[in-house]
Amino acid sequence: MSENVEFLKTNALFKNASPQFLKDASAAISVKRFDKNFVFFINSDEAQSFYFIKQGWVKLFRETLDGSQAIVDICTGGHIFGETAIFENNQYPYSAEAVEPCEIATIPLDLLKTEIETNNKFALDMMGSMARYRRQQDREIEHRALQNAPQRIGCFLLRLADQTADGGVTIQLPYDKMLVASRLGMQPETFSRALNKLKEKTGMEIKGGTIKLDDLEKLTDFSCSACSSSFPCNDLQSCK
Amino acid sequence: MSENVEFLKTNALFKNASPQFLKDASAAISVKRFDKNFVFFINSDEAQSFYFIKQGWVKLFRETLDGSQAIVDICTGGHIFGETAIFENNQYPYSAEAVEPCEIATIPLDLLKTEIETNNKFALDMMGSMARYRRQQDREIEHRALQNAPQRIGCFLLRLADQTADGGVTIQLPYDKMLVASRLGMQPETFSRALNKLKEKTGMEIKGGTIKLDDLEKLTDFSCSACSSSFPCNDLQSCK
DNA sequence: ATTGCTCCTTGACCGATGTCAATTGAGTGG
DNA sequence: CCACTCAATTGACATCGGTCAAGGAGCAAT
Repeated sequence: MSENVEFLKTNALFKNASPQFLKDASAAISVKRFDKNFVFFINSDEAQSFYFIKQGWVKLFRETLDGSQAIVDICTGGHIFGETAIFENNQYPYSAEAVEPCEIATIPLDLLKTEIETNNKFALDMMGSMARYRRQQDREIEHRALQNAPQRIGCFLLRLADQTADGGVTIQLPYDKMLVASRLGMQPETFSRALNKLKEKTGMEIKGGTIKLDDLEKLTDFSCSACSSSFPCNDLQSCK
Repeated sequence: MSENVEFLKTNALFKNASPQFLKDASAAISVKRFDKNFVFFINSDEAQSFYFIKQGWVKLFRETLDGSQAIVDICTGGHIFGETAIFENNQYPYSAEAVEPCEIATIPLDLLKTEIETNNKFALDMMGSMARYRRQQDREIEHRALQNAPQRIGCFLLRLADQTADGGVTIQLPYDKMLVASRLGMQPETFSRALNKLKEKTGMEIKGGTIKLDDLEKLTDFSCSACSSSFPCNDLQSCK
């Protein structure tokens, strides 16, 4: 039995994957649906597989001794997670949990490891992917140091906004406000208040998870002054 | 004329460097002393070279439109910087400045690029290095979200502490307190006050940049409770 | 010793965010 | 339709960290 693995190509990382890798993956891959709150693995688990998201959202996080949770990333369709265990003595460096029902492909890490070791083009792509992630993390640190809560939310929204429309823009939050809050490193209460402040400043309309704004520039003026990249930011990727 | 490039081997990244790379590097490398405050390059400069630190400290940072500065990293002997430009369309993703007199080797980026593309072992080491950096960044984000100022300082000190001694420990700050503060994402005033609080809590003795502590455990108890890794942290690297 | 410099510390104050508690609102299952 | 649950909001308050301003400490040059 073998699965069609064409969907892997939706992630640029796999554009130079070798026929052998695709063949092996096709034989070894398992594609399944998972319920909300399903835990794929927890921090420091022994790693056998990495995961490719076909559908849905997955949160990556770590927990401290005293019970708090830090979000590492929140990923969706086309992204992979758990692959970094290759470089971490085969232990996952974070925990992973479905935040809504999702469809996930499970792939043996060994295949990825072999591909990296034998296919130089693939290795280069992998490095590119890691570099992109690094840029993202660097900016994340910068934002948390220099932007206040409303600005961070503004920046987050800008990444979601469809820039094609130069008139009004409609932004749809991809998941719970609670989750957006922790993604941005703030409490839900702070998020709620900060979003209100942002509304005052930019005249946006908020209804549930849907946000309408007629002048995108008001938002960039407000958020991007405390950032070292100028809008439009050239790296809109999440996860890898 | 050719330089001895053996010193590169002090960075694990170069342990599998090809003879050809070392030979080319030897011919193309330039080793020089730079004064404090020398600027190697600024964010988004066109990149020709990467840099290897033989001696001294270098800060990597980015600046926002409104003039604030975010420290990306602070590196010292054995570390390289500027190499990520390879993956950033040949533009440096941050600025770099000497924070004290240093001795730096300048090496053409092309050599590194060629080596990555042709020497698979080297590529793997490079990925390992990038992964290590990623882990560090992830934890940095976590710390800024979950630890308060005194805890962050404590964690920083623990990384500097020589664990061999199980009796008293002496820790020497590697550079100015002002710089430590910005490295930890806080104001100098906050740093000063937070260090005092840490002193109260753990009974450490502070004289200038030298800190003495007879019981390391007091420090770990205080700092590591708000962290997801347990002491001793397994990744004490800065930069790469 | 004096001057001037920079780093560092301290105090007073304020704004931003976290915390705790109460309330509202939306969605679900009976 | 009602009860239940959980997300989201709001208010009151505490805490933390940032800001501004004023010393003090260390150090180099004179």
